[in-house]
Amino acid sequence: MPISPEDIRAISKFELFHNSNLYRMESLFSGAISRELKHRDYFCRAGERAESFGLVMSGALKLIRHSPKGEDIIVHFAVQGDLVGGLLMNQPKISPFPVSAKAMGPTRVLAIPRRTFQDFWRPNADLLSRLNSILYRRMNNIQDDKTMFSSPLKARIATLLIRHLDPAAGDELQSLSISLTRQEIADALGVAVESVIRTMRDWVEDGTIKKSSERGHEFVDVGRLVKCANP
Amino acid sequence: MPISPEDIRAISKFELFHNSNLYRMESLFSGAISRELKHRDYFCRAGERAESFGLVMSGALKLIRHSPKGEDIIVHFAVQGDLVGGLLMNQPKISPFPVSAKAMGPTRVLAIPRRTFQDFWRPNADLLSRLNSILYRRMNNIQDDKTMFSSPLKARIATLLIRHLDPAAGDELQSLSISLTRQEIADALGVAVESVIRTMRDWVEDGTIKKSSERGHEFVDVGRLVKCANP
DNA sequence: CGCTCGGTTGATGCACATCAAAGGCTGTGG
DNA sequence: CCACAGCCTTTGATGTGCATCAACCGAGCG
Repeated sequence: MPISPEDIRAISKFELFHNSNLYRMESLFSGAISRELKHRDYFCRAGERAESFGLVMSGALKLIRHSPKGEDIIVHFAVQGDLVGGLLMNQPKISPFPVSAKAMGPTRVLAIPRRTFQDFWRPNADLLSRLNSILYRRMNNIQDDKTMFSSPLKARIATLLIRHLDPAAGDELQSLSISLTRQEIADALGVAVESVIRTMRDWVEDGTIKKSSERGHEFVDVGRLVKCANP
Repeated sequence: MPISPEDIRAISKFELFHNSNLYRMESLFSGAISRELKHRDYFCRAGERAESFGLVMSGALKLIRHSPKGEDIIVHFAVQGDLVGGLLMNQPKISPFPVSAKAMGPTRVLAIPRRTFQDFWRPNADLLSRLNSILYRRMNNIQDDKTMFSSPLKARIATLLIRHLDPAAGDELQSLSISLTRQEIADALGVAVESVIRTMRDWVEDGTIKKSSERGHEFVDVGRLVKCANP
């Protein structure tokens, strides 16, 4: 299905398009279609030709890289307003997606044709500049990960959680903007699930993490996490 | 010292500026100064205000992130034609460099003022688009690193070496585009020097690596390395 | 000439992986 | 509605790759 005026309004709130002219925005989404994904559906799979890219309208996607020997690792969690494969569109030739994008819970994504990027996004310096900023932040995050590589697992899990705190909340006890399974945390850090479980079990015991009534949802004590992250 | 017409000619060969109009290029470097760095000199230090960014004219820089507890890890090797801190200029405010950039041997870098980026680079969609491409590649590399995180050290060193093969050479026995010390390899992978030494000692013994007469220089057998990288 | 830097080796220990086994929760299809 | 499969979680026992520590060498350099 094609995109609606409400979509446009929602999009104009995203950082990438904030304060953009609405009338010019229409063109940025020409040919776009809205895709409803169910939990564990794929938006795209690594290796497929990248004919279009995605803008996450709601929900979240995990971007997964597959290693030759069957290990999957998560390189990014794409949430509302995030692009998937946006950088790829800039490449001179149609190239394969380097990652698979898998829905975490019900998720809606706008699929925008490569052509539209070439025609309307690429010539738009303002847009590219914002794209750069976002990319820069992602790069920074992943470099942080690399820097923490040799820190103890405890610290690495803590930084991961801190990064995904819900900006809405305020106090010491906050919740995450996306709910992550232990498996996903393990995959994001490239470690074994069991190890993640063991560290987080300790946190539940000492009160750093409190289980919520709502299943799968947890609150974290940010102050304590920060101490774990920078020992 | 200001930049010369020869510089402009050299620059126009870099991927970032290939096929650009020479007359417009002048403006892209207004206010730029050429800096000669000696081995181990810093182009910039993490935490300094980023008033300018760099274009590597010759030699190489290593970009180093410092972890709180004194560990340094190398996030990127910037070689001829690479930008240092280019993305930073795009940010709305002057921000601190997230990395230190240290010369590996004699190196020449053009320092270009932030102002010039804002005035001439930022509005240039074509340039930003190329910037994106480069960034995309860097991102891909670092994601690869992350994917290989849990592979045995042997495989990780092998991929690092393969990535820095000199594109000039052809056959099985190739040399690297920048010569890396064991220490640098260790820092780039976030592992201990001793571990790097032990694996590479084996490679020297079994002939995968041959020492060159020129000190510090080595040739690698690409075929064998590839086997190590994908076991 | 002493200093720093890169390289090297061996001994020891630990953090995390791996393997095995089992229980809960969800969705699906007979 | 129940059975079954798939996924996530959990715990315990066992193994190992790499870090750490300590010591030493050679080369370049001010």
